[in-house]
Amino acid sequence: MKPVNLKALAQQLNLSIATVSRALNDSYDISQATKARVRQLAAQLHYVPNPHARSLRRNRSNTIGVVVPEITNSFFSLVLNGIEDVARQQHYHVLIYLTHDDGQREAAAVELLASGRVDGVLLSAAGAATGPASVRQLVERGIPLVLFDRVYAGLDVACITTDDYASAHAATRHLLQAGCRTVAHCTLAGQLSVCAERQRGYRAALLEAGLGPAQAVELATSGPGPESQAAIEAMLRRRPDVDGIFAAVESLALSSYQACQRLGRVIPTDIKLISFSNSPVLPLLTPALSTVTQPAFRMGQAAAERVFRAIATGRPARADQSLELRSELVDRASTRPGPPPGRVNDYVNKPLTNSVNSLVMARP
Amino acid sequence: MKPVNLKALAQQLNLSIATVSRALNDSYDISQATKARVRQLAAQLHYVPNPHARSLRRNRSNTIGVVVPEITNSFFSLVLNGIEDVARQQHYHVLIYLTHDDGQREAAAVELLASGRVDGVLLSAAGAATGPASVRQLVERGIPLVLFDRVYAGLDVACITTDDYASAHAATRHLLQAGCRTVAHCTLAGQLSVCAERQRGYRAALLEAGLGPAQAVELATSGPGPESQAAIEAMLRRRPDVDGIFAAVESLALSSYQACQRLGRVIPTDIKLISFSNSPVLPLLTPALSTVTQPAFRMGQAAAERVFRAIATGRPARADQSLELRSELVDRASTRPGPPPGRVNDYVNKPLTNSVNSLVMARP
DNA sequence: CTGTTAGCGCCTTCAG
DNA sequence: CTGAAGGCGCTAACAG
Repeated sequence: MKPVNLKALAQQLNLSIATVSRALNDSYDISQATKARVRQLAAQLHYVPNPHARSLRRNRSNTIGVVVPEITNSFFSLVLNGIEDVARQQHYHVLIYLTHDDGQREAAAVELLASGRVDGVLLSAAGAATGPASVRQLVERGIPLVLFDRVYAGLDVACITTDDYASAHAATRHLLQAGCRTVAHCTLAGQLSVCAERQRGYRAALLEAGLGPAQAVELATSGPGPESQAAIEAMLRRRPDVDGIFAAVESLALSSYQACQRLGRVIPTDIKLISFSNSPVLPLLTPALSTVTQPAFRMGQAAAERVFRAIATGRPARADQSLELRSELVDRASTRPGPPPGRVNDYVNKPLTNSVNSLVMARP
Repeated sequence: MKPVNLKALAQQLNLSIATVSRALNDSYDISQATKARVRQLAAQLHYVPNPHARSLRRNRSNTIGVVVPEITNSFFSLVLNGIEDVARQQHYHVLIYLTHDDGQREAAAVELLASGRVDGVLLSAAGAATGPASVRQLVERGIPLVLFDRVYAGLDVACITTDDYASAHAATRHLLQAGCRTVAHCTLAGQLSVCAERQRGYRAALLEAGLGPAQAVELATSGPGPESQAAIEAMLRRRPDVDGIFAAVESLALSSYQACQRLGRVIPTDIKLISFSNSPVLPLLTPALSTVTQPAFRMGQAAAERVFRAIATGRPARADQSLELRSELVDRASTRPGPPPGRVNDYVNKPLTNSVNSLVMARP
């Protein structure tokens, strides 16, 4: 299998390599006739330029790197859809690295990306203490970087985030207005920016309702799985007065559901529940889950646009290019005030987006 | 920001470029002393070899390409986890391309990958008629290729699949044994290998129960979304005798749930439901969904292993390296025989994996 | 043990 | 309008 490169084409056409190259790159000073000849043969032989040679020569890889904590997660997979959408239109390739919320893996990925392998990087932080230092490498090498959702502070870098504080505030207030007296907050242990913001929003909403730190019930667990479910169960046993849960991430909504079921606590009568989530399935649970839903796809697009602008202009995507998008609070049966109706599932069929029950909360 | 390359290191160390290169590559014939000196400076300056130059020279990119239909899909995202797991251990990078079940996009991705950008390709077919021809390009260029789950026939290429026929057969029989008289099959329109196999399994199970083609109720819709829900509703209205649904893909299970709810058909009393699915959430629905669950993570690992073996040996991963893994049929409330109990949710808390109710079906 | 040389495939001056 | 020549950064022969 002999390779199809410029030399091969040139020989078959009795032209020089340079001419063939220019013809294919649609250079000014090549006759239409030879352009056509060259292109015809190139197409026929399925010529594709060697990407590494081209990258080496032009010092541009037409590739971006994406570093995300997880991929089995509706939020991040939607973000990736948005990124891929823009990248494809820009004729860019997408390298993907998963950190599983492990700072070591994140650092390793960043190290690999700091070598000129990619023209830009999109990253959602694993939340390690060493994160900022490691990520700074990219900035120092002049590789455009945009952070999304889970960001690191103290870097002059564009961040695509959502209004976590306001949304968490609204979600907590929503529970209180639905009649909850004691609202617990379940979040992830660690240094994630989004969790810190959501916790702030939770506390602020409590304060506004005249509930001080002593009234707050906060539980930080580690990731999804049975441990967090057990932790929530323990919390509910310890604090039988808890009648509302605000979960900071999707996986904790699931654990909360399961914990309530095991303890025989009925949602929304005994306990009301709301959570950040982008899953299309959680609104189908019984009762349907009220959610704060982030504009994940658009976040991916926005982040990608920032990085491509930086690549095009040759200037880094600085903090002044940051963008904060609005999340949507969708009210469903899991936070319904008052006693549960006869049929618990009648909220289900209203679609997520244009739901009559969907109310976008204004900033507090 | 001047680049840190071999030349820069060589100048600072008063060595030749070649020596530095060999020192860093741990070549035999370099003194320990200079190796140490070189490495120390390299580490200090954060030297990382230019990947494109290296790829060009060694004709190896340390990158694999993955082409998948979707990423917002628990099956494919788990497969990707498996692939990434192996790739990281092999110090390989992962390029990802989404086809959204569009043959054009698949062909475009394959074209891009056929240029030597990657050392191997993992692909799950979009199911286009032009698919096999387009994919054959890779084989002809000598780029190792492994197909997984949704495969193309007629290629001498390793395929990682599951026992779709047997699982579909078992799922259908499961419905019949639970008391269903008229089992409908909902599947995706198109040429997907897995759907064809699952349909075959469905028909075979019907036949064994003495039900001929006239008794089959088959509905092929296009992808997720409201259209398929409407189609299922229409089917249920047209055929009020349908008392069981076997959904070939996860999204159709959701649509079926919603259709039943809108029509007031109670699961599992009026209609029993089973579906292929890897979602951790569907078992939490009310009633909990019975599923055929594929070993997605292991499929990703197996596919990646095949491609790396091919890369290492320089020989293509031929059809004789194919592997068929077993799926698991997990019985839950949505296929419970007899009338529904007082509390509908008591199956929920048994985890998916080591569930008492989980029965792995033998081949028929 | 180290240096010199050549070339991977492509693009881009500079000549003609 | 086309050809010749050099070099992107790295590795692998071949010398010394």
